Amino acid sequence: MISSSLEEYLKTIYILKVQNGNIRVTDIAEKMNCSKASVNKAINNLKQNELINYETYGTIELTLDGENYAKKILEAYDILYVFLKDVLNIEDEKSKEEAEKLKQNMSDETLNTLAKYTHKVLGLSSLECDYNVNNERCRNCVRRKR
Amino acid sequence: MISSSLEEYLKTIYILKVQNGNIRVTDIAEKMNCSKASVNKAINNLKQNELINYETYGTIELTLDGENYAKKILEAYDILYVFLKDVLNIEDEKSKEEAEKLKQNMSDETLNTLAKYTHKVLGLSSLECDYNVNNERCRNCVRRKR
DNA sequence: ATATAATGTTAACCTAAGCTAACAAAAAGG
DNA sequence: CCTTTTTGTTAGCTTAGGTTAACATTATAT
Repeated sequence: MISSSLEEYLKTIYILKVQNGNIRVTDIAEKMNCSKASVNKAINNLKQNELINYETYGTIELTLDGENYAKKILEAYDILYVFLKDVLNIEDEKSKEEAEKLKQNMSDETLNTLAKYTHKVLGLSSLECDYNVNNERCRNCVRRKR
Repeated sequence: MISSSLEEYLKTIYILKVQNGNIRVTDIAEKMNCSKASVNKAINNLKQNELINYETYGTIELTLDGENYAKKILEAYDILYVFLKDVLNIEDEKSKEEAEKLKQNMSDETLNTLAKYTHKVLGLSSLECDYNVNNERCRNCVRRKR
């Protein structure tokens, strides 16, 4: 388990990597609105946690663990975003913002329950979906109505 | 606005005061599982924010602002607790635990929306309840089904 | 009434997270 | 190929939150 601050860095690294292929300290700093020094600290910390590979002045690569961790963080975000937007009908931008903050303090179990609930409410049969945060089943399903 | 850590102290002070009448540093430390030194720091900070009245070795009293602030924190907690327990059907203890953590990062607007949604789902006519976090209307209503 | 116990405060320290400013390394352009 | 610019790193500082240990004060009990 890493701090929610480090989770933010990890998530950003994953997203930038998917979007841009490779990725620099400066990119992360810009995206996260923080100093390069802070990013440097964070990536060294993530390295210690074996979530990324990094050598001084080298390239930033996610380890397998790091990638899985990042995916899980994004999964949590998705579940909350869809719930806020499509169940509570909260405005899109607000939903994004709020999902971001909320996912930090929510347990896997509750997220799971929320995901299932969201499915049911959005009209999907609960029988055909037994969504679980920790495996890949039904990842797209929760996004269907977006 | 105070930090979520300070909010926890304030909430605990309010609850202990309602429960026990008067209240000591030791009580707070016990309830929050932290050192008396930390409590001391926190109450001095709350004092600076004019949320409590306190003199060294004296009694701890909430100001009007402090009481209102504490009530608002509890309101948020209530909304989340009821949603988790009665809408998502999450187990009682877990709901409490989770509501505790979640309320820290949720905006007033979203809480409001969630409260209204909860009312509707629990079978209350949305017409007879336009619950709003920042005023007293319908405080009991959200608790009716507990 | 005073010794002892309980309670409250303070000082000194720790960690995480951020920052700026100075420096080092790498990349780009003439 | 060497200067300049961009990028990355490090050192030193700040703040918030917590800790322990030592000390001060207040309360209790004989």
